[in-house]
Amino acid sequence: MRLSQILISTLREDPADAEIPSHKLLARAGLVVKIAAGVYTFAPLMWRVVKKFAQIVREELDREGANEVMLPIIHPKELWVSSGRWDRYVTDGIMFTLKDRKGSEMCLGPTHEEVMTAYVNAQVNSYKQLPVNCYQIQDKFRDEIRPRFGLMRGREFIMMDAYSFDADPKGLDVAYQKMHSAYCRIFDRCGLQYTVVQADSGAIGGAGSEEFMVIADSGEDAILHCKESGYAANVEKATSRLPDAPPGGDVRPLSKHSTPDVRTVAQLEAFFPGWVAGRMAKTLLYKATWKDKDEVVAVMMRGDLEINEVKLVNALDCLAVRLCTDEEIQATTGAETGFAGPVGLREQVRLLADESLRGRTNLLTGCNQSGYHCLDVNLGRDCRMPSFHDLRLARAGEGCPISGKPLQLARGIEVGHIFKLGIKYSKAMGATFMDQGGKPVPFVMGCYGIGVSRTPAAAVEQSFDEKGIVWPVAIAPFECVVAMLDPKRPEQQALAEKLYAELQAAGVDVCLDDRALSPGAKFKDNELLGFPVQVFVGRKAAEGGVEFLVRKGMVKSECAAGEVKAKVLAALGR
RNA sequence: CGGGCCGUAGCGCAGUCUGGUAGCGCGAAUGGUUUGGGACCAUUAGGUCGCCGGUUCGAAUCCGGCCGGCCCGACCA
Repeated sequence: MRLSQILISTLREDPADAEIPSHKLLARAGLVVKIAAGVYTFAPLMWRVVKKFAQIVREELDREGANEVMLPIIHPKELWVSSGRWDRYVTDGIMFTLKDRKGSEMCLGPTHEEVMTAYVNAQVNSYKQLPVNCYQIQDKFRDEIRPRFGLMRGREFIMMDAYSFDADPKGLDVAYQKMHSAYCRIFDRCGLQYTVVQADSGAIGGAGSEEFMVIADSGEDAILHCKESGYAANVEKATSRLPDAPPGGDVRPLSKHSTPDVRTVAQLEAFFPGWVAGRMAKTLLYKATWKDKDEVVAVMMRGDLEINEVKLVNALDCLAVRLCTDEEIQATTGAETGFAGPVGLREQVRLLADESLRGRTNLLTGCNQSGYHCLDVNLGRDCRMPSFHDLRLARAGEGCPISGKPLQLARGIEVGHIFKLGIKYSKAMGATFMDQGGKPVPFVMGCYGIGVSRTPAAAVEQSFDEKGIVWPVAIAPFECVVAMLDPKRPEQQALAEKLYAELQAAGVDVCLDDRALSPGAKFKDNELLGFPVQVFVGRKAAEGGVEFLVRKGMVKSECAAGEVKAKVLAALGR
């Protein structure tokens, strides 16, 4: 390919609306162009990147026996009603919906469990046809609350989504493991530095769930990990060894104390010398939302620890939680914010507590009376016994659950997610096959996603310098560029053409920069665009000399034209 | 949806406080000179200052409403 024939428009300045490096660089290189918030055009060179990545995904999935299909973008409402997700997605506003000329409601697919399940259900009738794994690479549409960071969180984006169908959970385990290895090969081939972390399976449900995270400062997810044991988990899911707290000692009688204007754990520590946070139990009130109701619940946590709201949602099996407002707290407890507690809490209010409080004696808590706290509270004696759950937010520095070594915090970009769905969708949608006994049984499903437009952005986030993008070889728009610095000089043109042809013949994905730009502009442009290997044919062309640049690390050298092929192949690792 | 900020030429911005002929840099076009780090000179094109309404002799500028965008938060198969 000749760059003179490709639409390339680089910018000298960063676009005003870009924040993180990958967004700035992709926009400045003219690789992506925004058309609306979270909606982008992919320029020719960027489309080559996406296609290369998609091809890697295909090759590795096909190797595991998955089938590529193409599903519709437009889905009928009925399909989503059948899985029970229409109302939720519409209420959350995440789904783009539309009506056809007859007034029938449709949506633009935000994900494809329904369509794929319906498809496979129609085709597969017998256990003899299982297992099946189908995937597609296609645009997805989500009306994100806040699109941001360019391709990282768009409203239209490209995703690979795969769905496995098995006869039983054992089959699912096999399918899941195959996808796990395929994913590792995919991200390895792209040269990405990534971590596989345990993840919350969230609203989609199911047993196991792991996320593939590209480590980057701009990542939207927080990860806790331990080098020693290899433990790694999304903070939403992570656990740690419970930090020590002083024992409460033998059970003592309850006492109530005036604590005017003392509302927080820190203030209580100052007010009651000797009562450290670890001996307190704070009580937070949450408004929890279920499909059919809202309810205020009280959640107790040891004073020195924090609540993980994702775990709380899971414990309550609700759709969402949020902290109560001051008014709601007043209405529920009869006291101002800062004095809620288990003692004297109305019977109707459900009471949960973190495992860290199990068996603890002589706690300091609120008692639902403004200006008062209680000392030596004992759960079950002075108040109801709460139901205990793991509700604690694991924090960096706390002990790894496996090795006990301090957990490290990192930020990650989620580029892949694999789930064991089980029979959640197949059961809801009545998607079944005949088992050996001739009885209809729901498919045991897994679902697997890779952010196909997000991953290249994540690659840039992990690989750039002050000059621009440094593409990994596997997904670079071209592996190599041969640039003639002055196309008007016949000897430069001839030599560049010769090298270009030679590299093409050697199987290198090479382009020829024959654009009518000044040498300086050409250097800058190619550095910004980030081709891994760059060959410049300039003033030494007459003597058969060229310059050679390995973009990663900006390693420059000169060599004779005859050595170019060998040097390029070596730089590309062949 | 809450908090903060921004919409002026293709891009980046000044001008808005204090109302009075719409500017700068980059980019684009034409001609010429150039060709090793985003070249130089000359000429040119390009804007109903986001939209609607109000105040005023007069509005990019003041007031009100709406739309769009960015950041923080909540949210996120």
